[in-house]
Amino acid sequence: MPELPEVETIVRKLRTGGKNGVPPLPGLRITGVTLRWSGHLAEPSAAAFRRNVRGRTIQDIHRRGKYFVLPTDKGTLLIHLKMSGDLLLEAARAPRDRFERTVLHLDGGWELRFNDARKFGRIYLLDDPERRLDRLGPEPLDPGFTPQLLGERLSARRRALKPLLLDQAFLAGLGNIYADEALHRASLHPLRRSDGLSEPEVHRLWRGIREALRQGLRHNGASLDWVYRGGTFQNHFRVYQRAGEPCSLCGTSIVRAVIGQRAAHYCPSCQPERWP
DNA sequence: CACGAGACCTGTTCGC
DNA sequence: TGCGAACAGGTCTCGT
Repeated sequence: MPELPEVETIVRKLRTGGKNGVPPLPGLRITGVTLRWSGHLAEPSAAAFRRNVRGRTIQDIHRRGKYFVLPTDKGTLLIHLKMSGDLLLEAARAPRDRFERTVLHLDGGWELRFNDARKFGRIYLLDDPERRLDRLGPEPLDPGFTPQLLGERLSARRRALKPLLLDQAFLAGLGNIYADEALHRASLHPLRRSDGLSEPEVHRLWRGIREALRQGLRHNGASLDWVYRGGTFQNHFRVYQRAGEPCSLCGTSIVRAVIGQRAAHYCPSCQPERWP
């Protein structure tokens, strides 16, 4: 489910607090933890995590790539939702989700709940979170992410655009939805080689990436199926999961293909594999 | 370095 | 209605 815009939407909500008196997450102290699926804990082990997380006060929450970053007064929590995770701050007495796996109990009767149907999500409690976050590529919405930087990184590689955009070490935050949507906005075929783009094409890709992400953010992310709720970007998809439907720009049927073992959606007319 | 296959998991939806 | 197959927002590791 969650790519950059979905994670960022959740971060903003947790940082400011919500309706019904839900407080901001920063400032709350962790009083205990419930682990219904210990596989959630990547590092350290469940026993050490249990021991070390109790009594920590969450000082902040922000995002790096698709990771939630929660510095505490001793150690930093990293949370990755992977495919089917969701993170909610709720009253302890609120009914719990069927797929609630991990709960951080907080002062004041609040709980940070990690729901995760597929159990792919992971939690880290690290003294040095950079050790992991350093592996990520640049943040596409940061001012430092310029068309020039993108161009340099593209030409340093020799891969198809689609799998490269999904590589978090190349660029942090895009997933299958936003990669497809970015390529359509850039009018670039997903199989175009990264080192074969003209300067205008690099610029289009840069703009396409940022437009897709910004639009996603504006709509609080995308909500598909039963997994994540709250976002409406799914109503603005131009290609993702729209195979057979007409392209909003030219009317040609959107195509679905498998590229790098993932579904890819594109308009064969607006995104030609090569120019004549 | 690039790429594909398989693994990790469970749930929903589709096709017969 | 039932049942198996296909498919799903993401990484990670291993072999070629």
